[in-house]
Amino acid sequence: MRQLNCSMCILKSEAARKFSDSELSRMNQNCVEVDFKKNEIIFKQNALSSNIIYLQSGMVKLVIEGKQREQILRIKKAPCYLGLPTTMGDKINHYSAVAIVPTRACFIDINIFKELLKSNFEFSYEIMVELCKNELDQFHRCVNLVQKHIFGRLANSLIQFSEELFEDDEFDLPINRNEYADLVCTSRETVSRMLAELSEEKVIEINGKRIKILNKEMLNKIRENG
Amino acid sequence: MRQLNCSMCILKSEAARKFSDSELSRMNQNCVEVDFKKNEIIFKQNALSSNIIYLQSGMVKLVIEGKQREQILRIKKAPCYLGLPTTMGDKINHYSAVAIVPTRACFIDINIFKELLKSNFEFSYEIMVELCKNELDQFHRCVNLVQKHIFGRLANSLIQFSEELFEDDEFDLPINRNEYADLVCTSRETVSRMLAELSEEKVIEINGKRIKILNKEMLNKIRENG
DNA sequence: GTAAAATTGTGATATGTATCACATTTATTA
DNA sequence: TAATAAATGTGATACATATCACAATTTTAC
Repeated sequence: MRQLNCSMCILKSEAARKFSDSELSRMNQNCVEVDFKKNEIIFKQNALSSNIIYLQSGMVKLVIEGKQREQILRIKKAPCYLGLPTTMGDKINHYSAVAIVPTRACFIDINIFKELLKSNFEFSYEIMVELCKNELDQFHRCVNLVQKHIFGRLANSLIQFSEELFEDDEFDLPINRNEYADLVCTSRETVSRMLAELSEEKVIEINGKRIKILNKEMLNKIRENG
Repeated sequence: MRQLNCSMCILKSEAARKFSDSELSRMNQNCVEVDFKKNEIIFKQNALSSNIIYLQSGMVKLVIEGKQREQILRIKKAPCYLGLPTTMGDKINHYSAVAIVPTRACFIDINIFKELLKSNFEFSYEIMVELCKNELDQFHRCVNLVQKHIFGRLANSLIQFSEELFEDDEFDLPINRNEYADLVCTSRETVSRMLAELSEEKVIEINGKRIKILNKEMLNKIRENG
């Protein structure tokens, strides 16, 4: 456990810029920083949840164990908070968080976090707004999963990887085909087939985990109509 | 617009019990009460959102327009808040709220609501916890919709109507078969067929919109394994 | 109370996607 | 570098559920 300097780190977090020096030093003393390798678990479903996690760098999948299969609720990339709903909403985690690339995270005790919320309304209001946005997001994600056929869901996820997560037309998928199936709620085989078909149609180019988007308009159409 | 007395009403809201007299009177002066008939719209998707709504009595469906069909995100019954995520998370409503039984609601201006959050940490923390719980709930709802076959989803919704909304083994469905299809994300015809089958199996008894649960263990099994 | 409209039920058919089986490729470990 | 394990691709088949078509019933409106 190294000596932390939250004032350096906090700059990345919109909400936490509003802290006073004393709040920052309180945080410095109650924060631990941990590095995770790919596939390491940051927190686990059904375990006691007593920390809010601030992702400094990396990327994480939030996974929930369904009766039949795992489901990836969403993929989040740093900087962001993890575990707000699962830590504030219950004593037990309702889902797991797993690193899908090398990831650095800070653990903040929920009681300290609550103190910070209490002492700084700007901060707590921003957290509230973030919670609200997440819920809206989640509504749309659910409609997308339920109402679209797999082509549409796949196109949607490809666009999200490209625009939201990697901000590039070309990227390495941080998950395998099985996990991809858990993300778009289908089977591994179907993911393979559909990706192959998109590749045949020259919409994307595939090389193992490397993906390049060739025809974005087409992909958008598929997302809308799929 | 009648003279309001929030102190009477507020007793139903866990979070708002913590208000001081001055906070309450501020609320009295900035609150309007409206009655809605069945099928009347309380707020509409894509309209500007500038109010938090407190449901005094009644029942409401939250609906989002998908590309292909409408989807009922959830059914909420009084007492509860409506529009927290859609009003705090964006300027525009991401979904509509429609009364499915006669309903009475208070409209609170978002700026007044924000003042109350600021002046009373207990209140704002409880709102935060509620937002978190909603999000967890929404995760489970989504997994349920995506991973279960229609029998399981139907069984699940029947149990929710019975246990969470009406707290009775026998109740009148406040929605028609089409809306029921939007709720469990299937077609009207399939809802008809499946309900008929559950009735044949003596799991439920149907009489138009009146439903009686005859075999709850069976229904629970179908929910788990479906 | 009758006509019109809306809601609901039910058979036949079509189809998207899961599942199974197995081959092939890629990654991991000794 | 060989041996083993993990990940991926692809055909054949099965099946849950959507869709279409139309009849029957219930509700609404005049």
